[in-house]
Amino acid sequence: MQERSAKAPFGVGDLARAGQCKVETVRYYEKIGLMPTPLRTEGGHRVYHQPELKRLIFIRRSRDLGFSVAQVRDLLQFVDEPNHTCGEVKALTLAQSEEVQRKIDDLQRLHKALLEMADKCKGESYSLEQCPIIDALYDEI
Amino acid sequence: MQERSAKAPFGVGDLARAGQCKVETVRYYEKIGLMPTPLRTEGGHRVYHQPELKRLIFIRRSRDLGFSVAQVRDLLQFVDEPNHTCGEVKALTLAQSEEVQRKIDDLQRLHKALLEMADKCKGESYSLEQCPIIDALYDEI
DNA sequence: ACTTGAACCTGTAGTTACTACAGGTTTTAT
DNA sequence: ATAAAACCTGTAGTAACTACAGGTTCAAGT
Repeated sequence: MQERSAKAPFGVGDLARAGQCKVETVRYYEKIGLMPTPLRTEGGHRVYHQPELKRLIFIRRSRDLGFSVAQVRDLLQFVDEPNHTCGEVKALTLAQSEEVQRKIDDLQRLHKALLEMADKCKGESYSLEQCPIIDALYDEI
Repeated sequence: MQERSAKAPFGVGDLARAGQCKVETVRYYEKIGLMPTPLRTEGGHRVYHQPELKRLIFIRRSRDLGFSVAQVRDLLQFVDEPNHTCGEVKALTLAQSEEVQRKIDDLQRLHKALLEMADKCKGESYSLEQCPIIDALYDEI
């Protein structure tokens, strides 16, 4: 572990720890092209610096928030390629935000349905003969 | 297709259609033990009746509500075994609704962030040197 | 009765996004 | 110098299906 200098290079273990993922995940991201192929030590160990960590954190944050790897790839494209206009970036961002809103709507409907089911259930009966949740899922056809 | 009598037995295709899934999915559910091994015709075709359809619909509904197959297995246990309380079922449903709420919260934070980023961007510049969106995505760590 | 086409069968492989080894090498710390 | 930790590659496993391939059976029309 490097403590002294934040700028010192580090290995894949430290990168993974800082990026909140497994070492294997970093290598997987490298294989599918989300992370760059890093420099190596003479012995073949991967060596990373601050920019790669920033990139990994960005990937992880996006993934945690439900973006697919393909979508993360699109977002990273804007970081990687200089020949995009700000307008393109804005359009993609707005498209993403709409998709996120759709997901939110879906989940909210789901949440409502779950709560309504739970609400009907007193939860005390020792018999499942008339459990409203089971009924809702199983009998209401 | 059987139209005349709702009680007549039917094949896996009709079952899948009625359960809103693919034939392969039914066979998959059979393989992993969510659906029972059905009777067969002399030629080996699967034969189903009303109870199996109800079970499949139950499974599909639960899956649509975001329950994992493992959770559906737990729920089906409540259907299959008589010695469970309604409270158990309710607890599982509430746990699921909390998880859905957490996902909603995450996505709402993301949505806000995306809109804020898009808002800062005039979207006209042909240079990405100072695009506020890229800055927010990549540099604000 | 016969034919044809839809529906069915089994089994394997592909999908997404990782995760878990196995079996070996390098680095680091004592 | 040696031992442990970290690393390497490569393959296989996970969830929850989905998509074939290559063959058999069923049902309807003639």
